[in-house]
Amino acid sequence: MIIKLSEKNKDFFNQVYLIVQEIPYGRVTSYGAIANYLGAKKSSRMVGWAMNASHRKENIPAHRVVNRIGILTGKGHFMESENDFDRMENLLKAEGIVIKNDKVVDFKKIFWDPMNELKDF
DNA sequence: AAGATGACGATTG
DNA sequence: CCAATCGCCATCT
Repeated sequence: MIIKLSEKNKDFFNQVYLIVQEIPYGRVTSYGAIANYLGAKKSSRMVGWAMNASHRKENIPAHRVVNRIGILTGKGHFMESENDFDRMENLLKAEGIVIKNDKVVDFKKIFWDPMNELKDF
């Protein structure tokens, strides 16, 4: 499937990418937190869309972005074959993050909020 | 052009 | 937490 991007959204997408690239190793953030930081509080869905469009790019640690409770809602987009369903989970585990039932354990503790950590970015 | 979709989120029960 | 529901908005069909 070809993903079409309007000029307007390239900016938004690029901003999302910049933030995602700033997520430290072993930490995670949420779609909403990113949207919020960009002043698009109500457009968290678009952050997810941005990930979908960027997921094939390298250097974008999209696996460190989960939903507001720490659930790996995007796992389905990481599989490259039938039995690759745990790819996202494995990527996170490789960073020392514990996953259980598709959810990040201690999500609150490793949550990285751009609003606080990236104030002067 | 109109309606459905979704890597979301907040609220309510 | 679960389930239902509503708001959201670019993209897809």
